[in-house]
Amino acid sequence: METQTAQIQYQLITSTEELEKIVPELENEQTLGLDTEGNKLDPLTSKLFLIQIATKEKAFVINCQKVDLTPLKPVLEADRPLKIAQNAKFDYSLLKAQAGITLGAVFDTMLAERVITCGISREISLRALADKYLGMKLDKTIRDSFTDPTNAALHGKFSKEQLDYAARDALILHEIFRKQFAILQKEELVNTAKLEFQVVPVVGEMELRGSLIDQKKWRSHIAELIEKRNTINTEIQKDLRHLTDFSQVDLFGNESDAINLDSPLQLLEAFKKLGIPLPNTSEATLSKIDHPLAKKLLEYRGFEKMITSFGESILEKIHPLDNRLHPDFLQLGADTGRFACNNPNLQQIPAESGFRSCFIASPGYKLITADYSQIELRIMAEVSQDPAFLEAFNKDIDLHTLTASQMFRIPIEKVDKEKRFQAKSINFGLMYGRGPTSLGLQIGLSVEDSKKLLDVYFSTYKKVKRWLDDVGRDVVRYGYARTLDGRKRLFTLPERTDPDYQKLIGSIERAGKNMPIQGTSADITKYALVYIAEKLRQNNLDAYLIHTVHDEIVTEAREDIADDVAKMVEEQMIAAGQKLLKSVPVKVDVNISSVWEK
DNA sequence: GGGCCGAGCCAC
DNA sequence: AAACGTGGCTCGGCCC
Repeated sequence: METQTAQIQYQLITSTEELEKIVPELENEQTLGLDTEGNKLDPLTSKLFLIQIATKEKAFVINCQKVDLTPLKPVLEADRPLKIAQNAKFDYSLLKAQAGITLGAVFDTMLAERVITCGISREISLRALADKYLGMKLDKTIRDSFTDPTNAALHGKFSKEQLDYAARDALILHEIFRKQFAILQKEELVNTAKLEFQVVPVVGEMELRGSLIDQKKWRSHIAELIEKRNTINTEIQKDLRHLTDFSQVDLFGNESDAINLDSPLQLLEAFKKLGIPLPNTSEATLSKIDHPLAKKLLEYRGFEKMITSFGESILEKIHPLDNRLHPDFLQLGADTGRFACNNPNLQQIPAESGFRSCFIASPGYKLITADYSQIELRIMAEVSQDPAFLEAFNKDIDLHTLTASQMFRIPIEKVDKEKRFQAKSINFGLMYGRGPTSLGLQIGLSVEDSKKLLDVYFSTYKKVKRWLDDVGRDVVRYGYARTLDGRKRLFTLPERTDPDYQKLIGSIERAGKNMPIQGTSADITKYALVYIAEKLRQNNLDAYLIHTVHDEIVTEAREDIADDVAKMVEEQMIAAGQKLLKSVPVKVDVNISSVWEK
């Protein structure tokens, strides 16, 4: 450990001439370790301090404030050599925003580790990888010195510790890559890793472009909701006043709320005083009891959620530089392979109620919102090869109506809303491993009747049942499940002696059955993002991917080419779907508008 | 005052 | 009350 710094071989590059001299050497390599240092996490405003490039033998630390980076551009942008980086999205964005370099061909050690250990570990920091693969204990404390505003690095001056640290992070990547790649091959995960690496620049671009939001419209929508929430709050407080011995009055003589409606504890207390003891204040509990307070409370909560989660807090994230939102897309956020998103999470913006229409196209542009039609059920048809499912999609018959008709043995024309709803509930519930209890609850049947209905369903769709049973059995036997593209999710199987054994197994079976469905959908969306980005680049189109929500992709395109881009997006999404789905057609719904809407 | 966790609820 | 999969955000409440 103490000899760590002594072993670091690197050359500091402080002039363009020096840089020009080393470029041919870099171009001859198969792989390069790559890292960058800046003073902020935000690529739009961070300074680019250093680019560290390592061959297997030595590192070059380039002082970006003293060097013209032009000679370096080709080697970083080319398909070869392969650039190994930890969290390559960060380097991609920083290089793009601050140096105009479009990083090409990456192997991301962080994503590789996510792919390898998906489901059983989230230890993907460089520190963790160095420990795991090299038995090396990294000291990352020096990193903080780069973000220190008094740092001399702002003037192009770096301490030996800073340079050692920077060089080391690039040097160790080769050995981590070598070991990870061997695992990826052995586990047949090269395919998945490659897809993830191709998604990196797409996500980088998506974040850099960001989304435009109509602040005035957003605020007026929130104001309406606040008004409604306050009205209900006042009502509830009035209803409950008799429960408290005194009303609380603050220094200014204002009455404060007698109870905090956001506190489950206080609510339980209030219900108790009303003679209604409750186990909890969940939506399920409150919706069952017939009391005006419960009703009003649920209404209050709806507004409260909208206001706190989607109100001013989202506007606070607007970037001052371009007035746009630049969320953090986590391309491997979920263990199924799905994206997650934060700061802010644009994947949970309420679908209705006037929120989404506040997301607008830039002046002179249009938003193209494209989403896969029933992609998860199509995947279910593909993996199960159930003839009835396949037929529905191949003949373009409404699946839920067909299901109802077959289950209840009535002609398609005789299927009413209720029966279609019941069939739809089962179709969707299957993918989540839903049981008769919760199913019955949703469609208004007793547990027994709901059980019977499931029996009828499975006797009609025998291959669906067989597929679900097979996956459930295999995930518990082997400890993993895969998507159609080979993506793997591992499960930690409980000990037989575990008191919760059955419960845990049940949960793993459900998650295991869901993985091939949800995960294949994620694979497809990722291929689509890659395909679309490639077309945009090839044709140098004035159009940009800005958002994705699991089975949906939003593109911002200049008005005069929006129709063509929309057509291309649809084609590429379908192509991505048909890459994995061979027995069912893939359908995509596309909408062109000045706002985000389906 | 920050970290952590559960409850509750938004998305697909 | 309850066996419906994947996430993130906000809050209250508890801890140090």
